[in-house]
Amino acid sequence: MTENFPSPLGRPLCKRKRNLIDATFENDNNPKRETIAHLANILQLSEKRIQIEFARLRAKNKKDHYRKVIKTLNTSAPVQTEKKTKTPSHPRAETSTMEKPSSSTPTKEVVKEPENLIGKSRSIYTIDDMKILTKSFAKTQHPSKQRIEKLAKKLDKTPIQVKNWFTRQRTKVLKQQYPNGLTIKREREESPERAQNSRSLPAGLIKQEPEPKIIVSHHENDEPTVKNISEGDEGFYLDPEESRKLFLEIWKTEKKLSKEALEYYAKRSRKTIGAVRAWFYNKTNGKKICRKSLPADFIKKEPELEASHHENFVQSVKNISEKDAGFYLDHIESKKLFREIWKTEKKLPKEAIEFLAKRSRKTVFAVRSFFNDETNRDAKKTSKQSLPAPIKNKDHELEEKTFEDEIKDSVQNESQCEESFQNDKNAGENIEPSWFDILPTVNNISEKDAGFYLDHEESKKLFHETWKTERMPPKEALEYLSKRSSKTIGAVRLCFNRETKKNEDRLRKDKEANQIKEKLQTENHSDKSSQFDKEASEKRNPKSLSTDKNSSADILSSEDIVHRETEKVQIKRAIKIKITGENDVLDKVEPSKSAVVNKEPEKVEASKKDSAEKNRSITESPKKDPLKFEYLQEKEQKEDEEQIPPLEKIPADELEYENVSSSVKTLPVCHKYGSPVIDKTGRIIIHMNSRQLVNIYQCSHLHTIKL
DNA sequence: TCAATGAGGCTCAGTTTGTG
DNA sequence: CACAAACTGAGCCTCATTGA
Repeated sequence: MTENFPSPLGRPLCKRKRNLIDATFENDNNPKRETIAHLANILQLSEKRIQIEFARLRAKNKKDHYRKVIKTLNTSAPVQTEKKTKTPSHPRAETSTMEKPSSSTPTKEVVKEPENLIGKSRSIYTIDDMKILTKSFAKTQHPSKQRIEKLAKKLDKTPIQVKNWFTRQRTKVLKQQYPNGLTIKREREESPERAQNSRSLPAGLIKQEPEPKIIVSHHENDEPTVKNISEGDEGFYLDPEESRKLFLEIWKTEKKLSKEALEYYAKRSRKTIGAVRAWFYNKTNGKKICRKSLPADFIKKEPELEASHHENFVQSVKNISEKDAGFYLDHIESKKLFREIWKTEKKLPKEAIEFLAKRSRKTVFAVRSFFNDETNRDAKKTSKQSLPAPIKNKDHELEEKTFEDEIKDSVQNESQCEESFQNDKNAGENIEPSWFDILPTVNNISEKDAGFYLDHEESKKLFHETWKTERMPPKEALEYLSKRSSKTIGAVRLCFNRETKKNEDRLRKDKEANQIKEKLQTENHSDKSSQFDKEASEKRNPKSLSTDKNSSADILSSEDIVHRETEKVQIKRAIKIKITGENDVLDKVEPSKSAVVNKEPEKVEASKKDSAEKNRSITESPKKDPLKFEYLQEKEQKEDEEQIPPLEKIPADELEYENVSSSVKTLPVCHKYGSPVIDKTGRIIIHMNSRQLVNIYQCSHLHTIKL
């Protein structure tokens, strides 16, 4: 039958050709090119075909070898021998061998394989087997891999055999249903379960949206519990199948993940971030069909599509026939048209999508994904959620939920609500009431609410508001804030610490400024007061020489400080810079004077000159005013406390420069004008020539130096 | 973000061989 | 001879990855 024409790939060779090839293979299983060419010439086959035949035979040999190995290992298996030619693992390949004259291939003693080995000849299905298979077939015509394996194990057959049985069974059923030869493709369209279970669809088929009621969720038993899984836990790393399931669950609620979430899931699934992103992208937008796989009948859609008269279908599209000029649109035109349609119809019926796919020469998936995208984008615009959580945040507009899923979700939601309520209740019992009192705006927001997750700015505001009443919230509160802001607890704590430090700085500066002002008032009621006012205000805002005393200046300056502080590596404690004259005996330095860092040089000089006078007036004044006396006493006490103890010189290179702001490192004073010294209280003191004070003064940020 | 690509897997159609 | 079983190539799809 096949002897009269050259065999195409996939078709068996005739006996004569097969015999010749087999005989050649017996002598040399990997012949040279010349031999192949010679054979091709004799047999009137292509060289490629000959090569393939040899490759097949080699593979078969290998397979036989493995069988023998298995056989020797499987000593318990019943070994039956029979006089027969090679066992046909591939019937076509064995055609000639089976029937060829004994002269070309010597007959061999072939061992009959144990039942469960591959390549056995013709397995028989018992009635019991058939019962099991039929029952399974009734459940699903397209069993999953797991189910096939399970059945194979149960029936003591190979998974391939079971798979083949299902294939045949499907064919049989279809033939019974459509004796007149209706194409199988039509039938498969009506098999939603296949759409669920199978990874592929035949050519020319349009994938249907899953029917809500039929789908059997295979996620029933594997609830993703990402929430509490840490990297150290067992189960943190998932295999591909688990990862896919998890992704699918997440995708149901979140079509696009944040960077952090992507990183997290990439880690869990041991995949790259790009792979996870691509997975979500493809899942959302519908997989683009490879060019390779562009179905042949994709273009030649049935003309009946034109007859689609869905009432929602946009009028302008409806009456355009395929034969009209302008029926087929280019990319831009298609996009425009899609957008126009989308304005009136967010989700198109199947017919409309098909029609648009035709007009735009795109796939149905592409059109559908365009509409989904557009809708998602629109939803995002209106949504307040600025930083959505990847896992827990529910999107209530899910369209493809099955009835079962919906029930499951609702049950889950209820239990989650219950749980969170309980948690809140417990938290409320354990946490100081002051903390909950300070969250009047936050308190009632649940994780499920839109707006639960805050972006950076919103978080900052919330932190600030919270900080006003609570300098360092309890752990639970920190956790809550970290959740809302999608930051780490450490980050939240740092924010609060910073805020506190910032405040301390501000208070200290205010205090110092007030002291100066007070001094001025007590000592001189003369014209000098205005000068001190100026000084005080300058101290509060050294950068600005303006006399603006309002709070906005304060805020501005503190903002700057905070900004600069971010440059610093590790802030340990604040220090004061004392400026003394070159060769001054440090012990004699007047603390109140030296504490003023950014005093203008002239003023420093002036204050030095007037120091004696000032001291005199201070000691005199208490007698006149008891309140003032008390204040001055306190002040003196404080100053005594602040007396600089004997200094210990530390070479500049031994200073922990890593802990000092970069601006300090580059300061000339540190290196050029003498080594900085640290007193026992940790203050850094820099000796310098008063002339250099001008230079220092220009470095107005000095007062923010911290270790 | 998106197009392109390759690997791998599944189904179907078509074929031969084995069996009763 | 009819049917069952085994097998292959083609077509198609999913997935992961890369690079613009």
